[in-house]
Amino acid sequence: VRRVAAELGYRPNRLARGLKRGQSPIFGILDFSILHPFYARVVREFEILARAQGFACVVCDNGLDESAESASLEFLLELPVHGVLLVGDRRRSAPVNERLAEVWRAGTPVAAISGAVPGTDVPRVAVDNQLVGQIATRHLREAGHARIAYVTVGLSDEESTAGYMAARWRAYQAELARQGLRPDPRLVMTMNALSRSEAERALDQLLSLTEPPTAVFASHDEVALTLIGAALGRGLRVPEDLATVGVDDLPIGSLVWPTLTTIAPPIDQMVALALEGLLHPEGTRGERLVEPALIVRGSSVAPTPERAGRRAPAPARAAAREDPPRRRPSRARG
Amino acid sequence: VRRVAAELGYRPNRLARGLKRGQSPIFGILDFSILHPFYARVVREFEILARAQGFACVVCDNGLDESAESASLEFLLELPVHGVLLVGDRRRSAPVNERLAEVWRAGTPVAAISGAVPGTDVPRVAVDNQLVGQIATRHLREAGHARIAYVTVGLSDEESTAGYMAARWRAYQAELARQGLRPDPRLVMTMNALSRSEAERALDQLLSLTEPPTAVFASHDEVALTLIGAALGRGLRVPEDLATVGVDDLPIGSLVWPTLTTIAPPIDQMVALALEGLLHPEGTRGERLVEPALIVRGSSVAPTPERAGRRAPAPARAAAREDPPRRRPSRARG
DNA sequence: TTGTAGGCGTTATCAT
DNA sequence: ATGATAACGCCTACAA
Repeated sequence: VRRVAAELGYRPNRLARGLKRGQSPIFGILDFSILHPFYARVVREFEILARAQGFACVVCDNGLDESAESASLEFLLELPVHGVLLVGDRRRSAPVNERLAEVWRAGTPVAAISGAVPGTDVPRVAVDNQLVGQIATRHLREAGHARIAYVTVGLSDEESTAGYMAARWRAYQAELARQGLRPDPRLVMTMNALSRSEAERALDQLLSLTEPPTAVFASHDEVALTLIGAALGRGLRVPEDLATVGVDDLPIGSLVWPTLTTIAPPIDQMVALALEGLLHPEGTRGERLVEPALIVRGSSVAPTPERAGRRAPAPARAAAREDPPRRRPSRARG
Repeated sequence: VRRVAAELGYRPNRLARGLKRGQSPIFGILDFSILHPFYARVVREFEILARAQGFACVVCDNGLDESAESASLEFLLELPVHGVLLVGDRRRSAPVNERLAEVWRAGTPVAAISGAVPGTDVPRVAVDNQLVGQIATRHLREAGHARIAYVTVGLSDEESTAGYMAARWRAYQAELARQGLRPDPRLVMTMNALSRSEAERALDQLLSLTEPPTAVFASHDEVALTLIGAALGRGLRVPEDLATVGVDDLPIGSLVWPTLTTIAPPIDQMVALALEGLLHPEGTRGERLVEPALIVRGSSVAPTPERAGRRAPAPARAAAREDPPRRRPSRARG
């Protein structure tokens, strides 16, 4: 009997099984932007881990469209899903947050990566932004910089210094203070969008100061890359005229020129903790912080004299890390 | 009665409905790399479109792991899914292809974006690579270049010129011939991986020719960006010493310096056609080609003199590269 | 060990 | 019109 079943290619229907068990075999992922390589990696790693546990993942990504996000959430709940993973640190609209709090209190597992659901103890995992700010600032300080700017994107100045990245910003300030430097508010800039023109605006404003910065700590690799693009376009040298540090360790950062010094979040840990939060909400409430790692490349440290001019700037020897070549990207359409 | 149901927040269960209707409300997406921004965009756009039709999408992305891919496919089929979308142009392993052909013949809708299932008439949509090669080559030729290299990544030379990107490569050659130039095999390079060192190897080999190329057509934006990174590291100017054109229109291409000239595939059309193929397999068998668009930015055409140094390079002017060379960016500092 | 009954949430069908 | 019932594919539970 079983042999015939196997020969006929019989497969149990997970959806029906879930129906019987009163439990959906699906996780919903509410994401702000799968287009962002960092979150794409989070989604991919999480999906692989969840699949190993027998869960399929339905990804809903509507970018910044808040009304669409609300519809996405209802769509997921109607499927239904066993739990919802929140990915991303942008603020969600109040109705969505309220709905999330509601379903969480009603017993649906919810977990957040780089985010939270206000008013709840939803399990959430985030990189230790205090550490991010400290590592970046200390690295630039140790490279000899005294005037270190901080540039972020997307939120108003007020939000940036009070909101989700407050810890990163405060650590930047605290580390400066610890080094005996007085934080200068004029060195803190916010780009309104990720674009060349916004980068040029921020850069020009920084350079117009009587004491312009010699280094910049960018809140994300993309901000760093965009600033570097603007700086090179303005005739500046990087890192000689403007040392730059980003955050995220995007793959492209090791390919462009100069290669990008960055701070890498441990994505493996983050998705594992989030999955645990979804599977065992009871034991994993509240926030868990994970520690990032500094990756020194060419955008923050100039090549040593003997190597200069011969090839691309080499990373600082102390913490040099040769990234393994990425495997073939399997690209190009048909 | 209905009012009470609404007040209690009743939602129909799509999975149970599917069970009854004998049809799953889920599409499976088999993807090579959601980490690649181009495919991430494909996945996102497709998901939004499918959701509007009431279908959820389960994404399975195991990168290059072929055995995992086979497991992913079985996982999707067991869910079960209503259909499977294939995303990406890398060759799939024979067992996976055979399984796909089998389920397709058994009636499960299958569609492919930038790929195919050998031995079947599965609906597939791809960018017209013949046009891609022609547009890129013609653009560089019209910018005054006679020695145009072609650089791709990941496959052996033989595969690259015989396999999935044959059309692109042939069009490059054909366009050169049409312009009265003789294609030079030494100008065709393949990087074994997307890395700085591989880019330097390719670049050095090209530059060591007695007549080195003055322009390069890169098979993908990432190849182009990596080559530009290597070229700038070698002290070359882009586009003056090496004009560069990529393919994909990745967002980062408009942010780095120099901004990247690229050829943009119409993703909206591609996902719409793929969804149609999944919903109505009968009427949409076989291949459909879509047309890409050239986006001229700074990496292929130098800024005109009057604008030079002021802002990002302006688009096309035939004589642009005959203009007197600009100062090296690394020396211009204000 | 093998068989059978019931029910998960939905919808189609049939009876009222 | 409204209401009852069966069945989708699976699993659990109890009976043989």
